[in-house]
Amino acid sequence: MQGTNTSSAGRPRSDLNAVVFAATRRTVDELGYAGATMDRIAAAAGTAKTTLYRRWPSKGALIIDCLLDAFSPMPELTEDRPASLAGAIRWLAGKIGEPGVGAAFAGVFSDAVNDPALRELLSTRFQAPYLAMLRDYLGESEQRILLFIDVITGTLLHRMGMTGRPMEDRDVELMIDMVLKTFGE
Amino acid sequence: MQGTNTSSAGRPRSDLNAVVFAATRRTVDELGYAGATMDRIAAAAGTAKTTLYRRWPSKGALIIDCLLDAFSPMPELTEDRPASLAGAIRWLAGKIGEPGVGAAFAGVFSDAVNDPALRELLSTRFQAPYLAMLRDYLGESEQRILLFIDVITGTLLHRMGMTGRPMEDRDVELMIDMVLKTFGE
DNA sequence: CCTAATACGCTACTCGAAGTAGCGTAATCT
DNA sequence: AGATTACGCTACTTCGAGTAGCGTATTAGG
Repeated sequence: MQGTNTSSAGRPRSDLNAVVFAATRRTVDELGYAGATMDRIAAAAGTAKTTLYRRWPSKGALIIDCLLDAFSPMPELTEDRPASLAGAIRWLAGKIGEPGVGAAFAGVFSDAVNDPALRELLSTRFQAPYLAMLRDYLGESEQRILLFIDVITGTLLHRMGMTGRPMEDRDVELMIDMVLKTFGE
Repeated sequence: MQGTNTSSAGRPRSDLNAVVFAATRRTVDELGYAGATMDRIAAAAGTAKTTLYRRWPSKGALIIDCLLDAFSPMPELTEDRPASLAGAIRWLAGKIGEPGVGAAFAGVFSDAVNDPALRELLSTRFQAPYLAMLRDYLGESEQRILLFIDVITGTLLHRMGMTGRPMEDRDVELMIDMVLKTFGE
């Protein structure tokens, strides 16, 4: 489901993952998550829908890989805990504000609510790495880390979903102030 | 679009809104938001799909009315501000935990991300009353109230969407502690 | 060079759910 | 009685996710 294949025989996969991800974000940005059909994404990437389904088992899986691509690499965490957390939150808010990223995130999240397989994928491939990183960094219980993630991500996505636009900087700063009172030290 | 009609002539609408709302929540609880099709909701309510569409212009509009029904009346707010806010948060978490309510909420919210008309409906009919109430009660800027709503609702929905289950009480209490540090006084 | 193996692009299909049209019938008011 | 509106029903349109199968292209290895 990823990049170049390891088996030796046969025609290798052409190197179009990056093109597809860019086309996905562009299409979502222009037409919204629902408007970004697999047909349209394929057309924007200059390939065929069947090729997409050869690489990703579902639209949700494609979007998740596209988001993983958009959200890497992870943000830096230094010894200054409050500054690092604030930086990570600004980083997440910024990513969600990038064209197509927030809408794709909210869309796949919506789909996941009703699709246990997709939820599993979202939880395992998307949330788990950040959970592990934060648990190691903060040295707090998994319960608290999970709540931290729920608060940050949930708030940003709720704003995105309610207004259709990313959260403004001054509101991000307000949220940071609030969260740091509990998780800052 | 609501209850008994005011015009005098013609056959009056039968009194089945409450039945439909209950059927909707039951169906969403049993089959999930995506599985709760208009056909199935109609069948569960003992009516016809066309009747649903005579009363609500879309599935999203039906769900929103169903949620308005489930979330009324509003919680009590007393002079004790921290206790009132904590109570309101527990009330919201409890409602979202009721069978079918959280899933319906998350589902319609998901749809709204990609549907400006539905987003408008959600914002106007659902959020606006609570925004007004909280602004009057807290006497704070609309910006801060909106963030408060984003944090509470977003966090609860994110947990619901990520795990498929409502947030546990101890996590709700943790969230209350966090939020009260900023909005408690 | 030839063959096996795999990927590609394409057309055409199935399936399911939202939403619509139209009909005959039921209930209410004047 | 007649006008008016709602109901239940069947049938339909539309659209998007996902699939099947074909001919072709590209690679590795004999």
